[in-house]
Amino acid sequence: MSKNLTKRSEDYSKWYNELVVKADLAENSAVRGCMVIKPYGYAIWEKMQAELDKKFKETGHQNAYFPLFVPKSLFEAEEKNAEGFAKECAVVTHYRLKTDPNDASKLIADPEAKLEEELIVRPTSEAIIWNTYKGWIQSYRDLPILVNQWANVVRWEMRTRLFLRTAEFLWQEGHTAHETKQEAIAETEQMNDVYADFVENFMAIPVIKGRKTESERFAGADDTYCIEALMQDGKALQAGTSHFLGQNFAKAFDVKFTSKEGKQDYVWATSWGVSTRLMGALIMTHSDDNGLVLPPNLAPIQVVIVPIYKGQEQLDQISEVANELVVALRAKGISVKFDNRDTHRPGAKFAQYELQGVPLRIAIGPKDLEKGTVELARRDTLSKQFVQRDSVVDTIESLLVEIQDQLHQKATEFRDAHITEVNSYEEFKKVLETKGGFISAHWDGTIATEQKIKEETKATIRCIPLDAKEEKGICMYSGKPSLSRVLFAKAY
RNA sequence: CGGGGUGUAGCGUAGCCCGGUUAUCGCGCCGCGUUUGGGACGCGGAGGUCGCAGGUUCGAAUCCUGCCACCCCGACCA
Repeated sequence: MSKNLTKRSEDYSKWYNELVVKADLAENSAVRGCMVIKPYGYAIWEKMQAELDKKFKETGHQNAYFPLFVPKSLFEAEEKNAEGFAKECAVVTHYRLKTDPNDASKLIADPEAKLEEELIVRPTSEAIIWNTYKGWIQSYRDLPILVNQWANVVRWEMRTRLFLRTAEFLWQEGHTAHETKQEAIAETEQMNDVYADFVENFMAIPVIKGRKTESERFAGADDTYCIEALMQDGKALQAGTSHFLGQNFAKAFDVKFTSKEGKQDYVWATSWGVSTRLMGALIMTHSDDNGLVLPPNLAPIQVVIVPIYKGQEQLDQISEVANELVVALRAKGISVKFDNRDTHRPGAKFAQYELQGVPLRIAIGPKDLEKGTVELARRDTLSKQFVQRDSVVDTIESLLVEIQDQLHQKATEFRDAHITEVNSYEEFKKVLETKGGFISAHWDGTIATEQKIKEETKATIRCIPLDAKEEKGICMYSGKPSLSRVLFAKAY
């Protein structure tokens, strides 16, 4: 990695531009930190959406949609949730503009049109949804409610970072209501597994499933499950979360049901979400200095064909071969683009598709016409081979599977090589500074210790892994007893 | 909000300290021609409120004052 481009997320801008434009309207700071997602980038998001949506349906969920605005009084209802998000809420105070009496070219919020009750632009939808669920639930017969919403949310962060922490982002949020605690916990775990499966197998990003510590938990949750990934620069990224909300929201919004036994009880809740942050994870996991590297499963274009020719006659001959290939590949369900633009030279096209991360590239030139071959190049390894034209479709079909696997394998090897077990705080600090990555260490289970370590090193407990084995030890910081190791890391 | 830095064409920049012709260069863009197996070349061309507002001066991108915006570091966070 010549310039360590993959070591610093800010430097990804080189190819972010292929996917996204950071809103930069100098005079209009109001949209600072929001993003414009370009068609190519959005196509990736759509593929992610489609796959997730399929998994949600398979697990019995349905999509619905709730309002963008949350009346402040509703938002306040669940105290912890409100407190957790209060510092980053956009607030609507007026519903009309009028011409500025002092400057006819300007508009001002009409003081006459001040809202009685301010509206919060949703930072998350628990409040508005639970207020709605109240009207949907009377009996155990109304349960469970298994609903997902695809939406945008706004969190007015002090500091934004493209993809990872934009002021507005796209996501899905699942909100479910259950009769029993056990059922809700099972749902929470199930959805965390759905995320892990999707991120690993579709995005080729290895993740660690775990639970958050009390201080890292979602505001208003009793328990937060998560999947944690490791980026190439050694920092951890929370890729998805699934929350067991207990009866907190049911109590806050007075959502009770009558059980089979005729008793009134509060319902049990979960919520879970993944966002466009996953696209940041994708970039920071697989990219190299030439640009994006997309796993075939979510590449909008899986194969691109670039003709190399002199003159119209040669282009016609090559086009004939290329078009046959297009038909044959599409018949196999492979997405393919024949780039016959005459306005760009082959070298420029090669560079562009590398930047865009297209997994396979076919080049066809006069030499290939003679020999009956095509040149097939892999984006992930940057290797090239000549393939006989009659076997190229089969080769591509198996290569796409192979690339998907190898990307996952490569990322997993990197991740595993960056999980370090330490037994002393000195060792911990040293590894954190020199190597980065996840550090597996004993912790006494107290918020105080966690806080101190965070203050001193900026590392946080990413999760308590679900598969952590029981292992008695002593906390590396306090020396108090510990029952198992947890994973620390510097995180985005 | 604290600490540091930067604003000159779509992007990246020189010039600023030490004021003085028509504001520099590269990429990109447009036209014509030649090219085409890894980001083509030649010639011609378009594109600028030098962040904004004042001030000093015969004269300001350059000096002074105020403001604004953005970037990095901290607190916050998916």
